[in-house]
Amino acid sequence: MGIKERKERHREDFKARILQAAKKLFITEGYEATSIRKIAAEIEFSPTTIYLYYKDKTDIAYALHQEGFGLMRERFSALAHVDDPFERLKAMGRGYIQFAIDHPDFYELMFIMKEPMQYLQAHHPEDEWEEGEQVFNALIQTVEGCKVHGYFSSMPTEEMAMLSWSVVHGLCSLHITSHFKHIAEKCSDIELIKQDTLLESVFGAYLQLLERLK
Amino acid sequence: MGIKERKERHREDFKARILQAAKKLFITEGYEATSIRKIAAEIEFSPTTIYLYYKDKTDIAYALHQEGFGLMRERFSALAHVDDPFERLKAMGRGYIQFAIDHPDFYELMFIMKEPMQYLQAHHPEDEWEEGEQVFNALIQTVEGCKVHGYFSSMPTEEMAMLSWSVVHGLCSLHITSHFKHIAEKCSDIELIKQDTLLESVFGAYLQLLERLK
DNA sequence: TGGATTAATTAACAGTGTTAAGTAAATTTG
DNA sequence: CAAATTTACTTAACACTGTTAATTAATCCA
Repeated sequence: MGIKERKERHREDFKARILQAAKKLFITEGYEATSIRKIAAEIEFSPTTIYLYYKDKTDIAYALHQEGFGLMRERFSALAHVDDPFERLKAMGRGYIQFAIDHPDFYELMFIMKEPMQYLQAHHPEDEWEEGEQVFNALIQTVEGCKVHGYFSSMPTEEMAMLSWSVVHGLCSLHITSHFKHIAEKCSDIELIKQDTLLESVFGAYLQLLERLK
Repeated sequence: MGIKERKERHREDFKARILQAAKKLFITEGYEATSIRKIAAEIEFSPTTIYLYYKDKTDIAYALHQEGFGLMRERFSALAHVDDPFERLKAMGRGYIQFAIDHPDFYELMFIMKEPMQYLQAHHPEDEWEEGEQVFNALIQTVEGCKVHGYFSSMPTEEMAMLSWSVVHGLCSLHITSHFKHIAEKCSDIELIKQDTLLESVFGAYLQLLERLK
C-alpha cells in the first residue's frame, strides 16, 4: 500500500503549500487581509480547494499560530544553555519581549487573538495545547531553579511563573495595541518616551522587585 | 438661532440612540456580530443613515470604548475614598480584574482590540486619550502616595505604575483569550485550576512582592 | 409659493467565509 | 481491457460584510 503513503505525503505537501502562501500573505498584509480567496490565488487554485485541506479559516489561523510557536521555541532554545536560572529568567523575559517587537503579527496571533485558542477548544477539546505548554514548562522549570538558588522563597512556583508571564505579556500586549503610545507621551521621564526602551525598562523594574527579595 | 441648537441636540440624541442600539447588540452578541446593518435594523433606519452620524465602524467602536471607560471610572470612583495609598493600589488592581471578569466584551474593546486606539490615532492625532489618561493618572497618584508611605523607594513612579498595569492587564488578557484555561489544567496546585481565583491569587503574589520591599 | 438645504433612502460595489452541486481525471474492479 | 467508482478540483451560489454614489422626500428660508 505504498500508493496510499504517497498520497498522504502529497496531501501534507499541499497543506504545507497552502500554509506557506497563508504565511506570506499574513506577514506582508496581516491576518484580516489574508482571505481564503487570496491564499487560493497565491497557490493558483480555486478557493474551495483550501477547504479540502483545512477545515476553515480558524484552522489555518491555528496552523499559523503553531508556526509562531516554532519561531519562539527556536529563540528560547538558545537560552537553554544559560546555566544560572535567574539569569535565564531575565533572558527569557527579554527574549519574549524582543520576539513581540520583531514579530508583532505572530505575537498577536499567538497571544492576543481569540480565534486560534477557540479553534483548539472547539475542534480538539481533548488535546492539550502542546506548543504553549512546552514554553510554559520551560518557564516553570526556570522558576523552580530560581527557588533552589534562594529566590522567591515561600512563593508558589506556578503563581510566580504566571506572574512573570503576565508581566511580559501585559507589556507586549499594551505595546502592540498602541496603548502605551498614547500614555507614554505624558510621562515626565524622557527615557520612557522611547517605545523600544520602555518595555525593557519596565521589565527591568520587575526584575528589580524580584532581585530585592532574594 | 434657537433652531440650530435644537437640531444639534436632535443630532446628539440620534447619535446616542445609535450608540445604545450598538451597545445592546455588542453586549448580547459581541463586537464582530455587531454589524452596521443590524444596528440600523435595531433603530429601524436604513444602514446608510448610520454614516450620517458616525464616520465608520471604528468610530462606533471608539464610542463604545469610551462607554466602557465610563463604566470603569464609575467603579474606580468608589475607591477614591480609600485613604491608605497601598490599600487603594490593591483595591484598584482587584477592581480592574473584577471589571474584566464582569465585562469581558468591554474589556476587549478597551484594552485588547486595536481598532479603537487606531481610530484615535488616525482621526484625532492631536487629541489626547482622555479616558485612559484619567485612569492612568489615578494610578500614578496612588503609586506616588505609596512612595510617600515608604513603598517602592528608588523605583521610578511611572515605571511602577506601568508595571502594575501590565501585571493586571496581562492577567485579564490571558484570561479572556482563554490562554490560562489551557495552561491551568496542568497546574499541580488545585487552587489555581479555578479560573476565578487564579487571577486574584497571581495578583496576590504580585502584591506580596511589593509588600516585601517596603 | 418656489428654490435651496437637509435627511433619509435605494441601489450598487467590492469584498468576505462557506456550502452544494457538478465535472474531469485517476483508480479500482469485474 | 472496459465499466464503475472514487478522488481532486471547479463553478455557482448563499448569506453576509463595510461603504459610497445617486436619488428621493421632507423641511427651511426668502
